[in-house]
Amino acid sequence: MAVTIYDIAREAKVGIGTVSRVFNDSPKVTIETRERVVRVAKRLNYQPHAFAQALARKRTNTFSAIIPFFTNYFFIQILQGVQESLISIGYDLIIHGTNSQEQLDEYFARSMRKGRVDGILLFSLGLPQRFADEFIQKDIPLILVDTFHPSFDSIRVNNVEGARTATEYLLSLGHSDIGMINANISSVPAKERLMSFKETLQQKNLSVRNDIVVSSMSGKQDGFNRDAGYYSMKEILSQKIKLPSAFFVSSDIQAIGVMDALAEKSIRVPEDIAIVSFDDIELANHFGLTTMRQPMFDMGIMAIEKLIERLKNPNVPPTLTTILPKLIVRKSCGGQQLDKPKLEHNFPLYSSEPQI
Amino acid sequence: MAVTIYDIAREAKVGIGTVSRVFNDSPKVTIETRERVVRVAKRLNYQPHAFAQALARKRTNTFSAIIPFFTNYFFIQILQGVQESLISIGYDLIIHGTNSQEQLDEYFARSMRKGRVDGILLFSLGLPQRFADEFIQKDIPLILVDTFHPSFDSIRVNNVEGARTATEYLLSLGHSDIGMINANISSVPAKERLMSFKETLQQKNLSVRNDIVVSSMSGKQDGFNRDAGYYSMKEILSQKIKLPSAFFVSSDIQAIGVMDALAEKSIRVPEDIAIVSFDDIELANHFGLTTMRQPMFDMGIMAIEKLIERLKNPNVPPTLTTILPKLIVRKSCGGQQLDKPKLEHNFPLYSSEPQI
DNA sequence: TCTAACTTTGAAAGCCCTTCCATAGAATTT
DNA sequence: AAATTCTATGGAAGGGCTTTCAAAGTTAGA
Repeated sequence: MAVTIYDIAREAKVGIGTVSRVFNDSPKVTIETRERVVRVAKRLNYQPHAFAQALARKRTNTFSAIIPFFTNYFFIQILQGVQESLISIGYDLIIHGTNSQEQLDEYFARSMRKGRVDGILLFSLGLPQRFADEFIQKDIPLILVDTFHPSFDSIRVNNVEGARTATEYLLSLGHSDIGMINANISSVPAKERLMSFKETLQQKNLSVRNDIVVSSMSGKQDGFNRDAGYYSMKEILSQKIKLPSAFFVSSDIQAIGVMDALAEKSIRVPEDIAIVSFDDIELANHFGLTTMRQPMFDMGIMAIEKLIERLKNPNVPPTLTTILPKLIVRKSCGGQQLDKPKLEHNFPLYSSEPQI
Repeated sequence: MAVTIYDIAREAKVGIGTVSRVFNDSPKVTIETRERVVRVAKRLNYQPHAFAQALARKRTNTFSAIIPFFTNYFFIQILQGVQESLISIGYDLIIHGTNSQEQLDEYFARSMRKGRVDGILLFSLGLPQRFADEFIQKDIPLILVDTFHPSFDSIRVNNVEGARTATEYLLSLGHSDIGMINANISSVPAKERLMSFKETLQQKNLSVRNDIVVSSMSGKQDGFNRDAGYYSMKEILSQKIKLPSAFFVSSDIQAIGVMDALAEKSIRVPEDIAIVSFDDIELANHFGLTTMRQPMFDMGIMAIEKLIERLKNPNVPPTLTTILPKLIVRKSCGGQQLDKPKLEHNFPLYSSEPQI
């Protein structure tokens, strides 16, 4: 059987309380006792039992993250930030990648189980009200990343500003006939980006051509993937309509699909068609995509900061942190290509303030 | 305070043992008692405390996976398989993505903490003997994926056969001057692929030109990434040497970098240079890469199967499962492009047998 | 009808910690 | 030297569950 504090107490001729105090760095232990205990513990190769600690402390040192897995790259990069913060504070992360609604329900249920995790990160997925109620009632800290609910802390990208910036950049290059390849509008970011795109055009008194503004329809996934972009573009190309001179695409990975479809018809980017997309995943650089950068790594760090903060102060009102995406100019619009330092993690403007 | 089995026992006028039995589907409860307990539990919105259960059952229902995060795509796809199996058996997965040796040590220590997890998956990382000893001594099930140690179950790809198949395919297309862009040879797969590549050439009495066989040198990472491929190729291009007619590249993601470097010099693939790589990540299809497919999703499924098996039978000798990678012909060698059904998960040949 | 053999049940013990409380002993004050 | 305060310590209680054990109740057999 495994060695417990009782074994150590016996061997070191002290009480179990003292052993526990030694391992919890309590100041109330003399240096001799402490050393004796430590020596015995080392000899017996003692390690505290994680779950017994969790039970006694009422704290698990574990968070969970609920993520739509299929939209890989964006989340992976956020998770890097999350991991980086967690390792330093000694927390573990349970990852729940969902591919369907049933899985989502299952994962919510698991994370809400009493004593399973100390807090939850929810990525990009809408939070159904019944779950929101349960989280509030059970008093489990929940941080929303790239999604929103008035009762919880959230970290969001300003999609409206981002889409406007992207669209205005295309306008500034002289394009006036602009299409959009969007993800599934059941997703909140997709809806916002589309809305803002249209609004920006209308403000300039440009009409929105519905034949070149398409949202992905594929039922199950959210449309933020390469194939959604590829097939949306193929769809447009198959109709014999006049192509616009530029497209705003709702994510980099879709833009890659779009470019593949264009390449099949020997349509060149940026010579024939300019493209701006969204995210700035690692591949965007390789593809020379001009895109709206979301600071994924930093969003991961911030999410954990917020969670820790919430753990300490459960009763402050929920906060909303908005991140302003930043235009990264590369060659997919033919604009000048700026120098891009490698591996930069500089923050964009952002503000964190209580909601009203 | 949260509701416990004591509350339910009191309300339902039964003992705590009975409540526990109801939730553990013990047959020794009359239908009336069972229903009464269930009704009360529902009314009080009872949920069992995960850690208390774990403590009493001596089972956590949690696994951990230790992964080199920086080589994204390959692992993400394995993890999809892992997740898929886990959800059905009610296990959670703690993911430990390592970026450095210190992190690795820390994660090993955490996973080995008594009672933290029921089993561990180690991906692609060498297992230092001191940790191996500790795993054995502590008797924690450990499954190695894409790596090897004689004392543990492992699931491996046959890199030697894979590299031979790739090389022979190039030879069969008439190439006789072939280079290799390899990852860091501190990684086992890289070492094996290189060795087999050289051997295959030598068996055909072809000489190995050391000026066009390069392994990534970047210290920290393992070289299975886009930049490693890109810079290795740039390095070759910067020397004024005769380019070969084909390259074997040790991973798809490196091949993408290689192609970028070639494109900068207007060298066409496959017209000027043919490329075969390794992995068949999702992007390989988009890039038309001819590559050696490793069935990542299935490897994830198999890893969990093995772990469950090991949990049931701790004392059977360690097994070694070898997977034969499969040549997927696309256009990067100019060979005919086969039809590729979408989303196929068909198994390659593989054999699972006790080691000697 | 009485005994034997089951079945169902309540409650204690155990899982391994943390924390609180009481006590013994040391240190300080008067 | 006596009284007071402090400090270090042992050990019980508690965290919420599972499991074992013994007792109570039920059914069947003779």
